Amino acid sequence: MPTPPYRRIADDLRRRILDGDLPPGAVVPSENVLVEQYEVAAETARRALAVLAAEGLTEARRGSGTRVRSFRPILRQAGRRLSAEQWGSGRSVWQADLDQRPMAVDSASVDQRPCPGRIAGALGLEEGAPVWVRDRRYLVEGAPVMLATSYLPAEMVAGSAITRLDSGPGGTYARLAELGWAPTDFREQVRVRMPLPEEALALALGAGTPVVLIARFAFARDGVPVEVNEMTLDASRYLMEWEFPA
Amino acid sequence: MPTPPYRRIADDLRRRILDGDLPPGAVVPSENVLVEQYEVAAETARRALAVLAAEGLTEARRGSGTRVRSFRPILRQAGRRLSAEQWGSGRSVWQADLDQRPMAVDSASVDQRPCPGRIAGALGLEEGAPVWVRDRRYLVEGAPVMLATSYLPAEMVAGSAITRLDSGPGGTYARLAELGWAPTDFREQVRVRMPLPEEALALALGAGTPVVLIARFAFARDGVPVEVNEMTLDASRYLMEWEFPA
DNA sequence: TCCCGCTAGTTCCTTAGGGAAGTCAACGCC
DNA sequence: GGCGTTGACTTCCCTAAGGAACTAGCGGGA
Repeated sequence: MPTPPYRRIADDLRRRILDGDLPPGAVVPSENVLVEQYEVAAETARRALAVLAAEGLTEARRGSGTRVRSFRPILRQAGRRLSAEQWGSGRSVWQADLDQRPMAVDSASVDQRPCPGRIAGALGLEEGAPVWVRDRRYLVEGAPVMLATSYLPAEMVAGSAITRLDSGPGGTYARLAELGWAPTDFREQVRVRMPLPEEALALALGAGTPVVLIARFAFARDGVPVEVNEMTLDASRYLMEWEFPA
Repeated sequence: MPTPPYRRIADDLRRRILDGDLPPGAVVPSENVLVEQYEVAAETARRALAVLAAEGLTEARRGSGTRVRSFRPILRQAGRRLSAEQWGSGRSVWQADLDQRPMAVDSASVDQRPCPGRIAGALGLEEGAPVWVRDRRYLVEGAPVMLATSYLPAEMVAGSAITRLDSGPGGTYARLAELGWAPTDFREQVRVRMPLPEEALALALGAGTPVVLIARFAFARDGVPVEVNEMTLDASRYLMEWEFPA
């Protein structure tokens, strides 16, 4: 059972990419070139390139060519506890581009809606109970990198700035604190999968790019849930970090 | 610019899967059936099915057929702080199969090797300094779900059970504690991408299945790094959870 | 100098046809 | 009844050919 030609071609190209022979940004040999070099049909060469695209290694632009993708992650730090000097924040196996690139909000909306079922349980509400829903899309350098939707019980936040587009200085959590519901603990649940078409569209994802789904639960004193935040991240743009005691 | 046929077919099937019309385990219409129903060439029907496979929604077995994949995640809890009764452990937007399925170790090895560059910095060692390397593969119900490689400074652990296959009751961290290097804090850095062929092989991954890379740093008192653990998880089998204070 | 149109090169998509390799169940034989 | 074989069905792979959609650069004209 010899490995089929399209796979051998893909293996060759992958090795050249991982070895640095084809560095990020470099143009990968075109379909026509591969047809000549390997003496295969056009479909076969095309399949080989499709494999690399599906692995997230390359990015094809019609009419232009196929290029090696680059990886410049954004560092997302949650539960930051350890001081940088002592615990060596620079200690990483992946050299993240730690340059703090500013994050902008692109499209935002704030609505009061009936609570979806999967959220209701987490917030301790009945399904359909009124919740305020804050919807946003975050950009870095003009490109979308994250979608976020947070849900807050309407009874808890009615009348506050949380129900307005601009939630004011310090954001939602500062307003919750003023209302006597300062978050004290967080739980984040994380799933990873390939994106649905709508998600791929909203985040402008290339082929072979997974998404990270983070469901963040914020709790106030006595374990009262005050917010659920569902985030969808472009996996190719994030390096995530959590810190916690033994 | 009308959407091409193969994409329309894929959209139809995807909708049927997400609507529950085609539940997990159900057989997806075969290539031949799609050729008849949609009146397209075989390659086109094949492409449509390839889209769903690349999205991780289906799994094809040659000679048998294509079936809808199911998602039965393993819950991985890190930094567990909140008590279950008070903080509602059941509160999740994804109903994880919380049944604790036992985890087995499949192939393991323990070696002393020179420290790779990317690890050396994190452990505060020179590149090439001797480290003990513990390599393992974890199975759940006979299927591989995670690879793990941990690195410990040889000077620190020489002579202890950490250098043997069976590290004894309580594992590596218990031995570290006995040596006076009890871990007190952890940092986990997480990346997500599509697997390399070797990773796909070692974890028996289907198409459209990303991997989660976790680099875990363990620190003892005064911020002394004692271990780096690089893990590779089958993303389709894990629901990860982190807890931390505000 | 600037802008427009052309052109060569690129990826993307489809049809038609052939064959290899694996699975599964029904059938016939012992 | 049990067992092996056969055949229908399935996914997988390749070739050949053609056309659509898009891009970047070049050259000519105002």
